[in-house]
Amino acid sequence: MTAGVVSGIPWVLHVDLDQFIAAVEVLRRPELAGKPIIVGGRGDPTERAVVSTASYEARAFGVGSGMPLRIAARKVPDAVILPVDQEAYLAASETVMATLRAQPGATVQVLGWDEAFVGVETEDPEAYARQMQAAVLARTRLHCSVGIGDTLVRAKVATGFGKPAGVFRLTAGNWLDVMGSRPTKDLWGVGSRVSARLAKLGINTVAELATSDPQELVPEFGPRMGPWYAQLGRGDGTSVVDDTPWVARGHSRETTFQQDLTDPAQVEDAVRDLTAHVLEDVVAEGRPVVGLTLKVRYAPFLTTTQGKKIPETFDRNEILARALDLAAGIEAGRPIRLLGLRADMAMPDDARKGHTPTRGGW
DNA sequence: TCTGGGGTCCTAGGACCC
DNA sequence: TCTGGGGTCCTAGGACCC
Repeated sequence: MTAGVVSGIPWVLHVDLDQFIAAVEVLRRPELAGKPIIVGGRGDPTERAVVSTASYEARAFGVGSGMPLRIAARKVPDAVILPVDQEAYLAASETVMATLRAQPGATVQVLGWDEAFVGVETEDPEAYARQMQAAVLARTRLHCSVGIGDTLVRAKVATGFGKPAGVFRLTAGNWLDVMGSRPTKDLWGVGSRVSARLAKLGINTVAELATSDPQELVPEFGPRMGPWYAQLGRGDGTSVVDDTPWVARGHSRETTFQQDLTDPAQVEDAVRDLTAHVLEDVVAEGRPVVGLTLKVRYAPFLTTTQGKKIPETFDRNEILARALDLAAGIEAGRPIRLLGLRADMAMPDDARKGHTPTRGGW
């Protein structure tokens, strides 16, 4: 190598903002710093809603994302409970992502409001990570943690060991030392259902999954997912950070009713409402609708879906008529807790097509 | 204790065609 | 009369993620 030319090694960095939503709320209300904060729904703990994010102070009481707001409020009697303000979080997120894109040599793949992969060639990924953290903090006053890896999966998992505000490196060299004895559920992409099915096969730890024969997982999980889980256990997979712009496959809206619906006329109104909202998002994309799916949650918690492909159309009346058709399949007289409508859109020819199982965003 | 709202992708099974 | 094999499309349902 020529002296003075730093070509560096390719690394994957995973950036994750710490308690992002709660932190954004503290920025505009500094007096909340250090208090247990719970953000969810309309900020009313008597309503049906769940927790979007809890501050570390609230998490100490056992509150976490996805928990019913009512329960969370009971666990932390003097919590500050705030409504979700998506626009504020989106604005903060865009500033964070712009800051990451401005880092030298960075390729940025956004995963959500508060997460991104950053691909970069460097001799010193820790120094690069610290510099990114400083840049994000200076620009937004938000703290983040950074995972460093030689694959996307290892970088993503590494971040958990860096929280809060730290940096952690996970590579093929230390993956099994760090992760081997942990339950498979700690892997990104393995939830409670899959970990239970793995346990049935005698696979409980990451090390056991890593050394399993991929073909033996095929009967249980299918030809793609089986081998993919084995690969996940090893932390292997792609190292390519892909900054291709996001193209949504569809848009959906859901409403949970504070009182269950029992009257067909209410259902029809709700479907008209959902259709109007979904169409706003679709029209903004400028791509025709090619399918509709109606989701119904009957009280207390049975969810069903029915979908239908439709000829490409932008026509509002056509789409509404088809949504109402789907709603005609709803069981009469059964109380309804939630209705959701999803519109699939025509994909542009050049859109990125997933070629590996990913599920959920990247 | 009682479960949001926005997404993505995989799998199984039936229908249909050659 | 009894009966193939392969492929594609579609729908419902499942699982996971932020």
